[in-house]
Amino acid sequence: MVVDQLSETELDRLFQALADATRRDIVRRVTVGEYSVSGLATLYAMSFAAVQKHVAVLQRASLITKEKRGREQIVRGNHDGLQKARQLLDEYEAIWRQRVERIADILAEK
Amino acid sequence: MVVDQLSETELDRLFQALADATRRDIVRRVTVGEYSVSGLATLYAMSFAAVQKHVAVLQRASLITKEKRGREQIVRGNHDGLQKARQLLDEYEAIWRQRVERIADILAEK
DNA sequence: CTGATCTACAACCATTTGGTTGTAGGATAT
DNA sequence: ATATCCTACAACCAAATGGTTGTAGATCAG
Repeated sequence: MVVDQLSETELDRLFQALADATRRDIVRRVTVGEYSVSGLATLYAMSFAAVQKHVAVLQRASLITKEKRGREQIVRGNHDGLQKARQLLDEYEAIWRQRVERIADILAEK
Repeated sequence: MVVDQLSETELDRLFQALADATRRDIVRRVTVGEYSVSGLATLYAMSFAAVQKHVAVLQRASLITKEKRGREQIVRGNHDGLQKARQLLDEYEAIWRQRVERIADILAEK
């Protein structure tokens, strides 16, 4: 079952987005609750613009979505993005398991 | 169950390492079979040194291991690294699921 | 209307990344 | 012994990354 393939570029963006502690923290937080961009910005020891950039990176990677509400932008977690990253790693692991089993089989044939 | 936590820096390296198509391909290949560094180098349209760097990045991220055999370095997949990346994403997903269930509960209470 | 708040975006800077070529050393084959 | 193969590593370069400050447009409160 090949599930909804992501292009290599999309995978690049996905993993790149997850490769930063601040961004992983944002993902964690907006998965649990709702935050505006400025709400997030208060949490980290960096400028508003820097946080804004991190949010943009996460959005390009489809890990979060933004929705305008009044003068605020509400940031929410996007389940699909996460799931797809996990699925790829699952596939790698499945291949690994197959290999381990194949070796076990070969040993069993002795 | 919190399983064998990775530091933020280690997670940075892990996801950073996976954020490149060539490196993901190397992970896939060495998970299935065995390759020397030069064996890998023949597969890609780039210099030997470039592939060597990619392998180094994967090694720093604990996604592969190298073992000297004669004049060659044999590259092998490292299951642990993969598994840890997947576990983190699993945790994110678990949090997400809890949130969805909580919302469902709230709606059910109406 | 005015002032404060939230956001977007440009310009800039230092560091990292992903590639290159070149040099050198250890292992193998003839 | 010598030539070849595999690897390590340094130096270099262009582009991307992660941060900054500054400016400007919407929206909200008084």
